[in-house]
Amino acid sequence: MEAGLGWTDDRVALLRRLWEDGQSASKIAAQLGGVTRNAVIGKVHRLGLAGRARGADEAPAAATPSKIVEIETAIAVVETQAPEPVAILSHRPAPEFPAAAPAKEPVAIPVSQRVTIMDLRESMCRWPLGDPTTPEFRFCGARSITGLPYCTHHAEIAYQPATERKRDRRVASFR
DNA sequence: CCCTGATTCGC
DNA sequence: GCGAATCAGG
Repeated sequence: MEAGLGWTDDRVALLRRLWEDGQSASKIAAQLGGVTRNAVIGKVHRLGLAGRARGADEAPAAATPSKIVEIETAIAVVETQAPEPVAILSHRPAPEFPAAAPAKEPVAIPVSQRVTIMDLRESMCRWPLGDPTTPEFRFCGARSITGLPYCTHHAEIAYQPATERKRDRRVASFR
């Protein structure tokens, strides 16, 4: 069963919270996953939430999300998509990934640019790092492979061939 | 070039 | 209802 995409009550609720919290459509889309910013904007309008920052003067404020929303969002994201990249793809052909990739570069983990959910962009690796219930929660943030949500390093972990995965190795813990 | 939301309109 | 394409702008 595919993850129930589409505007489920859950997703609409999250969309509402984030939009009202001042988040941009693209960031909300990135957090929801499976939708583009256009989809988010379209939905926002249909819900009648558009033109939030209206007034005598616009409030281009970067709108720093409340700590609560930030954490709740991180949790929601992990619960709906991050926890089982392996399981999700387990029944798919799995993209053309050289299971036995050519000699890897000396680079191991791109921990150098960890980012918070607020700075996560479409082109950034969404591999979760740390405990989503804490403010220290971050995402890998490295350059993701075009068309995929993870960087080369994490994609290897996420899209392991079923044969090499066995039943253990879980998600190799979020490191 | 990066980004923002708004609108249109075929599906 | 949905969202890609497009527009208009920062």
